[in-house]
Amino acid sequence: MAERWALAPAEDGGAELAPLGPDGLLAGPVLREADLASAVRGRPEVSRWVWRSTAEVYPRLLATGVRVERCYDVEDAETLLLGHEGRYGEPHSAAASLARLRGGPVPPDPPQRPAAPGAQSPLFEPEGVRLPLTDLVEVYTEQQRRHDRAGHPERMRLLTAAESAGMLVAAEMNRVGLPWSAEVHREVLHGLLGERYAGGGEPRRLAELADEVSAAFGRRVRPDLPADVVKAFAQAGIRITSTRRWEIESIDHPAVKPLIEYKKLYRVWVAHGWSWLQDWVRDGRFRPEFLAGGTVTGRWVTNGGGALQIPKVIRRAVVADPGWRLVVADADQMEPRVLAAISRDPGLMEVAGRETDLYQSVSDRAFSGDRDQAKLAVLGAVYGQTSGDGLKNLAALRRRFPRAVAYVDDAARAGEEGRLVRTWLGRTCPPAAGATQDAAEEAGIPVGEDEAGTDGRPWAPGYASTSSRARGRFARNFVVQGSAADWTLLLLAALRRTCADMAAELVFFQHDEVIVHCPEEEADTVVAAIREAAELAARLTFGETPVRFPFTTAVVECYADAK
DNA sequence: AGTTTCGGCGCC
DNA sequence: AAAGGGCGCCGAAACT
Repeated sequence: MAERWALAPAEDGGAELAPLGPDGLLAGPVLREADLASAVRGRPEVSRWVWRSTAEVYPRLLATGVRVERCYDVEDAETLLLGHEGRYGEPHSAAASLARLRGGPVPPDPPQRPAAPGAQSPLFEPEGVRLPLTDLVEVYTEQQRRHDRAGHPERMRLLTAAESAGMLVAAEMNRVGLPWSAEVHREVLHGLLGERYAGGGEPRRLAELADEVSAAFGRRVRPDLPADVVKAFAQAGIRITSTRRWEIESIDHPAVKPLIEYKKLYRVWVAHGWSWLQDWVRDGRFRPEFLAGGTVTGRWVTNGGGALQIPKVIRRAVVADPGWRLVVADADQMEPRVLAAISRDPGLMEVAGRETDLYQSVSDRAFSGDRDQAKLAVLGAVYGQTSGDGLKNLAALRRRFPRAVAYVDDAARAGEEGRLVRTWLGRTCPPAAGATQDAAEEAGIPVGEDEAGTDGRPWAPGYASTSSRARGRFARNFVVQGSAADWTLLLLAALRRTCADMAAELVFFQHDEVIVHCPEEEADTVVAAIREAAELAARLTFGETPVRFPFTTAVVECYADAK
C-alpha cells in the first residue's frame, strides 16, 4: 500500500514527520526524530514524501545516500496552482500560502540565492521560511482541494506530481555531475585557440585573428567591440546596424572571414575556456545546478556553468568513466509531435503516428517534398513567424493541417487579448499586465516595465511590457514548448524509476535530450528503457493518442560522437 | 566603485 | 535570405 507522509526539517538537523490519509489530512500523530536522513531511511514503505521544498530537503538526504521514490513539493505546487488560478506572481512560499488561508498578512518571498561557481546546493543554508509540520499539512490539504477546482483536476495533479519528480531528478543530477575530462577539454581549447599568453590576455589564435581583422581594415580594430567594428565598416563605406553574424557574413570585405572566426572562438574562450574549466569542473565532473521548471514554459534552466549551452566542439570533453558508456537520447521532432497530440489534428496525428522523419512526411503532403520548407513552416507556426516566405508556407500548412494551426493561432489570439493560456497539463502562461495596456500602446504611450515577480521566479523577459503582438507570439509558442516540457517531465520520471534498479545514472537533460551514464553492459537496457519511458510518458500526459515519440539514441564513450 | 543593461552568441 | 519562441553567460557600456 502506497504510504504518504509529510516531512518538515527542524533547525537542529532533526525532523517532524507524520502519516497522511487519502484526503491529505493528518492520519496519525506528529513524530519528532533527531536525524532527518535516518527518519527517511528508516521508512522505506513511504512512497511519497510531502515537503515544503525539495531544494531544502533532498540534497541533505542525498548527501547521506538516501533516495526517495516520490515527493510532493508544496512550494512548487503553490507556484503552479497560483498560475493556474490566474494569480501569477503572488508569493508562493508555504508561509504565504498559509497566511492567505488564514487571512493574515501575506509575507513576501525571500530573495533567491545567487549562483556560486562549483557550489553544491546549499546543505546548511535553508532556503525560505520553514513551517511547523501541522501548518505545512494544512497548506497541503488545501492545495489538494485547489487541484479539484482546476479545469482538468487529474491533469493538474499530474503536473504538480511530475514537476516534483523533475525536482528529484534535478537534485540527483546536481549531485552526480556530468562526467568531464579536463584533459580533453584542454586539448580542445589548445587546438582551437592556441597557446595562452601570460597575463590572461587573448590566446594566440585570437590575437592572430584580431591582427588579420585590423590588417583588413587598415587600422587597429578590436573585433570584440561592436561599436568599433561598426565604425570600421562605416569607414570602409559599408553601413551596418549591428555586428551580428547574419548581418555581416554576406558582406564582401576581407575583414569578414577573420571577424566571424574570431567571434566564434572568442565565444568559446570566454564562455567555456580555461577559467570555466577552473570554476566548474572538479574531480572529473561538471556540476551545474539544474533547476526543474525554472522557466515560465516549464523548461529547465541551469544556474551557472551554462550547462544548457555547451558548444558542440566542447562536448568532446564529456567522456564516460572507464568501462562505462553515455547513452545519448534525443527526441525526434518533439515540438510538432506535441502539437499533433494537443491539437488532435487528424492529418498531423497521422504523420506523427509514424516514427519516420516528421518533416519529410509533412513536406510530402503539403510542400511537394521540400523538407526544408516544411520544417520552416512548422517551426514558423510554432514560433509565430510573421513575414517572408514563412507566411506563404504557413498558408500551405494551414490547408493540410487546419486544426493544428488553429490551435496555435487560438493561443496567440488569447495571448494578445490578455487571456490565460495553458499547457496540456495546466501550466499557465503569465497574463498581460492589464487590458488598459493595449489601449495605451495603441495610443502610442510607452508602457512601463511591469513589476517582477516577488518570488524571484522568472517572468518572460519584458513579457508584460511588450506589445500585444509579442505576447501573442509568446503564447503561441508557450502552448507547444510548455506541453513538450510537461511530457519530458513524465519521461524523466519514468526513466528515473528504471535507472533506480541499475547502476545507471541520469547525468544530463536539455529540453528534448537526455544522457544516461551507465556500465557498458547496461547500455542496451537503458536504450530500451528510454523508448518505454517515452511511450509511458505520452500515454500519461496526452491520454490515448496515436502520436509516437521516437528517440535517436547513441551509445558512446564521448558525447561529441553522438551525432 | 559597484550595479544594471546591452550586444552578441551558445544551446534547444 | 531572414524573421519568429525559450533560456544563460560574458565583457563592455551605461548607469548610479
